[in-house]
Amino acid sequence: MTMPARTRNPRGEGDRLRDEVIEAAIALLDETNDPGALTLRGIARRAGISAPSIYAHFSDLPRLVEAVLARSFDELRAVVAAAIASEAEPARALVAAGRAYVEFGWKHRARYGLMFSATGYSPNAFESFALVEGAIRRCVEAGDSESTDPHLDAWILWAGLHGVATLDKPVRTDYLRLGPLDRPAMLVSLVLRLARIPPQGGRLSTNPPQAGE
Amino acid sequence: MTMPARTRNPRGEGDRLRDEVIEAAIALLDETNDPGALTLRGIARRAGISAPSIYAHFSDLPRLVEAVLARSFDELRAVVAAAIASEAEPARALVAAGRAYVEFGWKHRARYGLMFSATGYSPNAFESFALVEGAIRRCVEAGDSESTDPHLDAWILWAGLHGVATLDKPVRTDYLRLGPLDRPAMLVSLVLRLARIPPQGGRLSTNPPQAGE
DNA sequence: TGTACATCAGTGAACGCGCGTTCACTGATGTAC
DNA sequence: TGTACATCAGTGAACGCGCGTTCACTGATGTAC
Repeated sequence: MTMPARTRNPRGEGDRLRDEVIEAAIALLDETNDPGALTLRGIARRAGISAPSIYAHFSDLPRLVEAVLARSFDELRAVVAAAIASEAEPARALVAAGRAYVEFGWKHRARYGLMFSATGYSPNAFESFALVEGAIRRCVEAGDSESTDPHLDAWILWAGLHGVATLDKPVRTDYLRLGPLDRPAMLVSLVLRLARIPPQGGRLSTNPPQAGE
Repeated sequence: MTMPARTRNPRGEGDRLRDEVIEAAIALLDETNDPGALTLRGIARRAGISAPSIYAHFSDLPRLVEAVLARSFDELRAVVAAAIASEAEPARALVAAGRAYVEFGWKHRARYGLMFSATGYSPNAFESFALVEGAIRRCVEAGDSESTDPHLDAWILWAGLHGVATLDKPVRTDYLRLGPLDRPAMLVSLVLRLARIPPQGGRLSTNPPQAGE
């Protein structure tokens, strides 16, 4: 590092660096898609600071990773919440939530993987699950879903979404008769079936999801 | 290592060590459940040999890991095939396949995670998927499933199974109203819904899955 | 039957590397008098 | 207004470690004559 020493933060705003470090770690993960790239020295390089500077803000690497995951769960909750808010009709909102969820996983592969492979979940890990559960409940209230146990069904659906979200790689096409796997269509079917929203309601199947893949 | 030099393999059977190395790697993964534990030196230690000995059988670490994953996919295919063979009735066979699949994931957490996080899948990675697809087809033929596209539905189900399989950790119970999450029941619901096997058929719901958790 | 030798399944020491972490420091900036 | 000083946001060098990989070797064993 022959860098000419970064322009440092003014007095009293040293905490800015804390955010910069977390953002550097996230950028590193999202760009390399390699969880192994998440090293203290690598994060410091990416943030343009020296490695020891990190210790002013995080007592050690695991704490830094913890902060990265907490922020990531926040981000996930935010995109799911925005998707739900974007649709007035309950069943459409649920599908949008599912789509937002799995798209987060596809887009931030290594980060999403890390979020769910850590030994302990962040305190805010289940906020997006709670949003999905709420979306199912509104479907039941609107008569769109036949679920008799929205909480259990939210768990089942969440597991399914988690599966689709981690199905991130383009699967070898030669195995498929389908041409490239139509993941968006697959996702809609999965959400409707697991949330027990019968197709006869029909409101959703007439509007196919936007193309993907 | 003050080990008194391992009793070595007789002439012409040096390839035995190749298997021992793969088995040591698998044991290491399954016992630590830490993908980071899968190092060349660690595997050598576990196998009771010196690190350079590995190079007689694998040109480098990635090749060794490749061999471990190929063998793991074989194992997965075997347990799924055995589960299917254990049930005569198609719908029961499909549920058994799903159960065998996710139990493999729960039991061999780090290994299963590695199998699906590697940059390229093993050539035999989709053999267990093909078994699931076959099981769905037999359900359709027997009139148990309403699926009109067993191939696509196999993908959807496979994604769901993958999600449940990676839902390996005991989730924080305080969030649940259910007591410990009833994963086996959850699994049965997921399989039946995604494979489009209506509960009215009734043959399955009368025999609850064996207890778990 | 005896013996020289090639083969083969390994070993031990060493290398350079990137890692997390520690330590003593530096130098700009706001504050007290 | 000037100046001494404490504060604070960082830095650079160094540590010990485990890693993947290389290299020259060793010593038991089967084979050729």
